Amino acid sequence: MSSSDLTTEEKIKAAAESIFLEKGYEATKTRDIAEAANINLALVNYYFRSKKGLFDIIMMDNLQRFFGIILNVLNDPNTSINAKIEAFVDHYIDLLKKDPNIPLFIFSEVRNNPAEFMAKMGMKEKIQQTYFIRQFQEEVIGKNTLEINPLHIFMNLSSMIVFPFIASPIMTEVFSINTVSFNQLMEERKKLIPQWIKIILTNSTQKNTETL
Amino acid sequence: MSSSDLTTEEKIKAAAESIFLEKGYEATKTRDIAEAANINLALVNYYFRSKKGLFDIIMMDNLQRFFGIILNVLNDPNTSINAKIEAFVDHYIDLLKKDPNIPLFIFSEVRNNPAEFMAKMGMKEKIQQTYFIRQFQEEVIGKNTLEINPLHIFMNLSSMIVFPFIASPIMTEVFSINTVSFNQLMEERKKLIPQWIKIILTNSTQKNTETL
DNA sequence: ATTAATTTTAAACAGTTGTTTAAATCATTT
DNA sequence: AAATGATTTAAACAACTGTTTAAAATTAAT
Repeated sequence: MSSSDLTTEEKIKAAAESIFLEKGYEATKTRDIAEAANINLALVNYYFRSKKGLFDIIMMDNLQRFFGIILNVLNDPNTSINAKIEAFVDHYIDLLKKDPNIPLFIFSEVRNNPAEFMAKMGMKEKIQQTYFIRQFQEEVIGKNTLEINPLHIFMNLSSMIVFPFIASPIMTEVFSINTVSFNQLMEERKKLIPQWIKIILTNSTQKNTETL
Repeated sequence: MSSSDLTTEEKIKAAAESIFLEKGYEATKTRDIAEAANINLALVNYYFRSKKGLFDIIMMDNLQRFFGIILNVLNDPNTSINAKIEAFVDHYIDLLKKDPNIPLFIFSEVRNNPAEFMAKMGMKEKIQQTYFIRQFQEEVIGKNTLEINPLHIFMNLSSMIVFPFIASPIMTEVFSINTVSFNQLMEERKKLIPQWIKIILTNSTQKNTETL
């Protein structure tokens, strides 16, 4: 057995994570977790006090994985903006190819109280104090005039990376492609998205000297 | 009362739609629907046979609204590709500003059996026989060489429109903006996204004569 | 080897959920 | 006004859900 080298606590957490990410909190039943983990129902509460307690741990893990990438990449003081964008795209597509359910899971479950979850992670402060923000100010906005709200750029970047994974069940169905070729498309996007962002940026900036 | 001019059947459907779209199928309880509609619990089953029956009606309505836009816009034989893209962006952002919950609702609930829902709508055939496909073949691919899979363009278009609405609860929290200024950003995107798509397209095409 | 602590189990509990029932109310028809 | 049909209601049902219990089995400590 491949699961026999895991402790029961780990088996429960692994099973729960798989089901929570696939079906969401409400649709996941404690008995489903117990069955998938191949353990007695009562052990879920024995090790994790409650379904909600187990869920919170898994949610925090995934929030960390999902938003940790942003912070790690954007806080590196030794890389250029272009390198940051490329790393951003690369890391995210790798993560989502491995765990495509993370975005829908997070956006679904966090929706109704985003403040609570983001506060618990300190996201707000961490992102706004990121090295990238200053760097973007200096290198892009400092030298030129960005004619659009910088949030548009961030929206485009995250949209073009994340959304295809959210829509993939429908897209693969409608366009008759399988998961393998979908993943190939996403692999291509690792190179394409940074290029697109770059031309969007150059198309939205004007040299300050020209406007003076 | 504003709800007194609705029949009880309409009151139930309206309440159910609101709650289903906000919380999803499993998290929505028949008693919540009854309370929100201000009617007796048993009337839900009296008018709609079952919770699932009520849900299916609402899901089909919203699939129709969400994907109907695509088909209507893309099947118009009297508009150029550029006009189609502009209409596509415009209609979608208007719809999602009004009902921002539709995408997360659809992608969450359809995920586990996309084939069933898409088949029930005949999406696959309808999209693939759309006038736009031929037009795109002739006007873009015919005259030039598109160096990337056309699906990338469609992904970019839909991503840049839809994803911000999915991520908006988190984005507004992290970037400390309110719903009004978020909607202003989306309004700006009506003009920006077609421009971005255009420069992405021209950047990914080569005149056939150049390659010969 | 015996005791103590930990882990696992089957069973039960109390609350919730979707649904049904049968009576009551209301509207319409005769 | 009486009768018929449609609608609404309160109550109950049975299945399900998260959780707890107390005993059994296993492991660790003495």
